[in-house]
Amino acid sequence: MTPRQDDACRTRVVLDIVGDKWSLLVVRALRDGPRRFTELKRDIAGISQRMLTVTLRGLERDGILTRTVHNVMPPHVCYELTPMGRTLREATAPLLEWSVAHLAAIDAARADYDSRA
Amino acid sequence: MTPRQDDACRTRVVLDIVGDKWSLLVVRALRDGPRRFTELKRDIAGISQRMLTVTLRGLERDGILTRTVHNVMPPHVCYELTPMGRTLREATAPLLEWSVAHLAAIDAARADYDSRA
DNA sequence: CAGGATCCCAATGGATACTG
DNA sequence: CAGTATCCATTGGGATCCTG
Repeated sequence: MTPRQDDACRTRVVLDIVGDKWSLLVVRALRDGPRRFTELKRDIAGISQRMLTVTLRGLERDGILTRTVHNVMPPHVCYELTPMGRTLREATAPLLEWSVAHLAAIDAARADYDSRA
Repeated sequence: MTPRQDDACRTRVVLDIVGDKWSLLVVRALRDGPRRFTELKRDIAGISQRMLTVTLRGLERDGILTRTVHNVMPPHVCYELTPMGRTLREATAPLLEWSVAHLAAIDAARADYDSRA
């Protein structure tokens, strides 16, 4: 009785969260607890200042993480997964493990495919 | 001893596969066995002919699915997950389940966030 | 330190028309 | 049926400069 079509539509919404270049890496970077802006920027290779900000805002809006500002000089801002964010992290863990496990096979498949053409 | 930074870098490659608008939905649409082009187009709401073709080619190149052409008139092309594709499907299943389970919470979080602004 | 603002280019992806 | 080809609007995202 589960309407597959509807599930696919609803899945769309979450793929719009997760299916971007950086969100999953940000969620992953927060897996061991709160992190500061600069720490995240350092931990996530290749992310620009702008995209880190944009991604963090989006995840905050979606209730995946919280942003806590401490009013001191210099500024101190902490990002931390919400309970829902932690469940997302758990749901994505298999995918990230899969990626590490199959990277070599994917490279081989690509080389094989490209050599045929 | 696991180098976290390296894992993140390698994860990048798979997010380039999975972190797009359609790939996960295509993989999902093939979960119950082979499907034809038109069937996929019908099952995946909102996908255009072009994006279905592009996505299928990419997944074929990555070794996630196979494309089988039967030389008959009219043409008959079947797409099917490879063994690796099936493991990907399994790895992404928790994420898709998460999406369905948390959609309402996400909507609420967004409404809440937007109302503050 | 943690961004905001702006500029700009490249890639994404939709619509449409055509075809073996 | 299962695409290919083309055009085009939108968006993603990097670089740079500025600030409380």
